[in-house]
Amino acid sequence: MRQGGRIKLSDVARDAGVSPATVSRAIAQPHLLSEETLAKVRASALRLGYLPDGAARALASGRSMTIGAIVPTLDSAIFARALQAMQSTLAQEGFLLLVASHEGHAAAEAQAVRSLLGRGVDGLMLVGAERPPETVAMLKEARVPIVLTWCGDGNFTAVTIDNVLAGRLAAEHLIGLGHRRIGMVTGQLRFNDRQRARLAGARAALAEAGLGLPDQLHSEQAVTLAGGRIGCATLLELDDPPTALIGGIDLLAIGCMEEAHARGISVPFGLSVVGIDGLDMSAHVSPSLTTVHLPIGRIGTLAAETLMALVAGRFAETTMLPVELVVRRSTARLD
Amino acid sequence: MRQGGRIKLSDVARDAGVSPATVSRAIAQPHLLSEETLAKVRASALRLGYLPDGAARALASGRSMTIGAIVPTLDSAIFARALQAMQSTLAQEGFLLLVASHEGHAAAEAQAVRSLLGRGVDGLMLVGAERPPETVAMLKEARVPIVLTWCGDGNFTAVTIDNVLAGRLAAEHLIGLGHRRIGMVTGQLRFNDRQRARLAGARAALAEAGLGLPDQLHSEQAVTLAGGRIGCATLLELDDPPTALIGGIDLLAIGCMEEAHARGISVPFGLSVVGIDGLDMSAHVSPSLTTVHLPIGRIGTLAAETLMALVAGRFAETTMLPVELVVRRSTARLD
DNA sequence: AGCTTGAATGAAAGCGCTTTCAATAGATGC
DNA sequence: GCATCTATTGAAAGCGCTTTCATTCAAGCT
Repeated sequence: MRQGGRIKLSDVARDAGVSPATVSRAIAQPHLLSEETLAKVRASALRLGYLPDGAARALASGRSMTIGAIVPTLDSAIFARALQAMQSTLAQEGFLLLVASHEGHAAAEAQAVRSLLGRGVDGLMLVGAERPPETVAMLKEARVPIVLTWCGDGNFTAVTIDNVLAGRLAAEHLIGLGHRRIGMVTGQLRFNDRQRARLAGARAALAEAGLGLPDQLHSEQAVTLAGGRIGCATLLELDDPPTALIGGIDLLAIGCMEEAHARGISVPFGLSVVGIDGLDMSAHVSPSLTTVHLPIGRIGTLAAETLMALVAGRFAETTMLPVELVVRRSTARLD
Repeated sequence: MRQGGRIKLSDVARDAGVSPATVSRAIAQPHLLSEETLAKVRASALRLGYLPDGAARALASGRSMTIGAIVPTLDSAIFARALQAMQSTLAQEGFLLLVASHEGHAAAEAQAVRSLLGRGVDGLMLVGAERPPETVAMLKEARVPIVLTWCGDGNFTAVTIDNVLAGRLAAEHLIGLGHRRIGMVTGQLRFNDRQRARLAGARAALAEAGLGLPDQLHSEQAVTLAGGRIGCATLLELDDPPTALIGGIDLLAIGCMEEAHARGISVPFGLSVVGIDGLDMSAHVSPSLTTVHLPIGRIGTLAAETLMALVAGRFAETTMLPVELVVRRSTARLD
């Protein structure tokens, strides 16, 4: 029950003295019209303040010019940046972003997928490749392109980074500095393949160096500063505490530094800390955080571009973006 | 041109042996059906994997179950948090969030308004009350509820905070600590009534104390850490530098502290710094930042609730949320 | 001149759903 | 016992747009 009064396509058509079909073409395929007609239609549309009805266009054309994105949370510097990059890339082509978050719950993600698919998004971006088979099935049956980000798998096109390598780089940096007891604080491992991969990468590097990362040197925490503090405290209170810590994300690493600080332990001289992410903030904390920099904005931009290419029927393949260790002041050679 | 194969309402109807109208009711107004029919329809829908077409529903019913939000950028702890709160509140009632950002450009905002309204959002959230008259006109003509956030005006329902008071509280705190030369670093004032209001609040408080905030003690910068550093540097290099600084947002205040640190000036003993926002981060920087805490998550939640109430035809009025000074370690009495 | 071709436009059939409006059938009231 | 309700269901008319398919007309060829 649209309220009366809204100008519709047929009003413009009448005003311009052409058929509705012509007005429709003026909007979507202007090259099909003569300049004269086009000008006439545009003038009418402008004068009447015509705004096409998206629902009707979507229904008639099967395209909604809308891309869906489902992330764990918007309230995170990382996902916020990726979404901002996506949004602005999409906007250039007239697409809009429909967002949903699942806050770490697989069921909420499934619900979001259903919702977004039902809303007729033209493409869908998700984070990570791990999800229940029912959700995967739903995505596979979807008649729209799906793009995974951060982690991919064989099932869908993806824009990924090498999380295993990220973990490895962090660990190798510390090993190279002479550390022998290295701990790691990660976020929840469940329903988070990014964190698992980073842990696995660190483990592998440590194992190759003959060191290993026993379970007691790994602490799984909420991905907040407070989580980092708790994780750090847990590991520092071991009988034989680590001399260096890896944070599964920068936020955790920063929490670790804070806890060390609170305990009067110097970073980097009493404890080396390295993060993974490369948040802006990390360059600005004190001491500045050594971290494995991930091209977060690029993930968003590329995800958007990939999705738009796929929507347009063009080809697009899975991409893996490079990660890079950025050495700053939070790590030092073990004396 | 929907690809073939997707199950539609009429398929379910046929399968369940009822009319399409009945299936439609089973989805939207189940109380109108007998339990028996309802069960039959639900079983068919489930078995066939029926997913209603959002565009068609929107077109037929005039409701899209979608709320639009236009923020300056998603890539900001503040707006990200507000949007996350909105999103999760909306999701509880089955609404989805369509987001757009304007990155400080009024024209981009107008474009976003047009886009979102065209997409048939059921309601629209915007930040601040300042915008070109054409945009305001477009919003007033819109047949959907509009809710402003952070700052409001008489034209639309709003969920606001007292930005003037926030500026005032920051200034009064510093005045109370004996500071006499107080500077302020704000973000761009143009197309940002929040920053202007905070500056005005600080100015008023300073004026009342007989101090004033001359233009040279105000620096307008990009809202980034780097902006904060530059602003701080600018003010500290004055012949008669301030002994205390107010950051228009926490990020700027943190940038100020960093710059002071880099110059070997102690915060708070060589320079007091107070922010406005109450970011999580601010409690965790060193020294922890004294700031005027704003209930950002609450803004998002309330904006969502207000919008949903209005969409449902219920009454909702403009709200002003309280702000509160949180004293931490970045401010000290002037010796 | 007669025919083909291409460009520009219009007519009309939906896209998949919601929602009056009617119809039917028991149930209720006097 | 008959009119009046009330609860269920169905029929059918769109919602506002896109998109074949046809049509028209003028230009280009032989």
